[in-house]
Amino acid sequence: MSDRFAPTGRPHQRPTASPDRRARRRAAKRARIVAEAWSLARRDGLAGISLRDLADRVDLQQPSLYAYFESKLDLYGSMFEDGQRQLLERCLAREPLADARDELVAIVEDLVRFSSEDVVRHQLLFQRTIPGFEPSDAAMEPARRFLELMTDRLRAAGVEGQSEVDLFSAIVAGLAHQQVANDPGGDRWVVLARRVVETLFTDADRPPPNRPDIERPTTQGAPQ
Amino acid sequence: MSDRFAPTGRPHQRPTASPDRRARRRAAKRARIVAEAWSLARRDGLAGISLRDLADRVDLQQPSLYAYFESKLDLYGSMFEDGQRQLLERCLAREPLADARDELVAIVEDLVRFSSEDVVRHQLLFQRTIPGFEPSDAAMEPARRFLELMTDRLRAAGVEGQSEVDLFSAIVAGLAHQQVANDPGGDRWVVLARRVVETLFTDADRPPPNRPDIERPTTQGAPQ
DNA sequence: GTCTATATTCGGATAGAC
DNA sequence: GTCTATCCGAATATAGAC
Repeated sequence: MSDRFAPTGRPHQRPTASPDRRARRRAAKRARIVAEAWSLARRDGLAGISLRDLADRVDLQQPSLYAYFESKLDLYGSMFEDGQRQLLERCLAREPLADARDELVAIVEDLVRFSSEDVVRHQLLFQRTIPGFEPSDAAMEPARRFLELMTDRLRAAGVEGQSEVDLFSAIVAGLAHQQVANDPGGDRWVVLARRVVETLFTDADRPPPNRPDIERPTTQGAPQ
Repeated sequence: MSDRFAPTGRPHQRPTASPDRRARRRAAKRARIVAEAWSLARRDGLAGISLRDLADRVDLQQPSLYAYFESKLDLYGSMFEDGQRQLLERCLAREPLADARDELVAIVEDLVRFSSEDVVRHQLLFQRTIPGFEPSDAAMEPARRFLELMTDRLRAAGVEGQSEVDLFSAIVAGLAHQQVANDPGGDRWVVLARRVVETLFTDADRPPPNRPDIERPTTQGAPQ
């Protein structure tokens, strides 16, 4: 028997942590769990996350995760909200550009880059691959705010009407998807994204911007 | 004891099935298994296919499936090839249109419709959802042929160069993806697909086709 | 080729003490 | 909130008889 547990004079009773301090610790741990879940998802696939592995990474036993999440689907819900918030914050962090069209291009670039950085994040946010997973209303909140932001920028650039907005979303989603599939981490599709915005979704009367680094589409004998 | 097994005069020995007859029966069973696998995937999700359930549906015991497929990933491989072949055959079945642009539009419509008809098929063919699954070279063969066909049609319509072809693929994929997500089975995005082809990927000198049912894009105050 | 029986592993989730 | 212990079910895959 060692004396490691011998009485020391200091009583057992820790100074009771204030309720909000406890809440902050809890929130921090939740955040850490979600972050490790992303990391695991990148390794094993989104559906391949194991709660045992996850618990290991955050120094918990597997059942203890249930103190933070009601179920595995609930964990996906938190990851979804986290991912949507990352996207929203990235767009808000940038200094908005004065010119409406430039700003629209910038936001599309943000989105395409965002998607290409992390394939599984893209999958959870924009593809429905987890059977039974449906984001809760709360988890959808940052997604709604992003959509709102996008709609505003489109309107400012002269794109209005549901049909136009839908078409725009579809094309941007396609670019993001291709970027993810073909050139993750690359810049190639970002350039194409800009071209699409400039050709298809801006006022035809407006003179084309003078950007020598971007080819104008010709549809005839395009180089390379 | 019934007399169901009483000797009948006809000897046990069945006329030995010819080797190719046996091969045909085997191929037919494989096809049936794949078909039921699609059906199960639609119900439970692509990753949710259970070999037990699948075996039930084709009147086999679960281990017997291993007489037809080496593993579950191998089954996904067969499904992938099957799906790609369906797409290819649909495009080849149609009478090709004389006008190159019309033909290009038609093939895009084929693809978007194809994707929207079956979400999980779209997922297996065009999204990478199953961890560890990579289509074999053999399974990729119909996919290669489809790409070839598409490249031909694009060239005929005056779209050339890797950059143009990539952009086209991205946009079509985006349309397909949106159709799947927002309006499965509907025709809405097929219409938009046509519009994209006509705006972005055809010779600007060519007069626009006279199709009163399709709005020309205005980017200003589009209705609805 | 099909079966029965079983190996093996792993999954998510719960009970209850502390 | 965290632990230990455990439940229960399901999964893919293999062995070996017929």
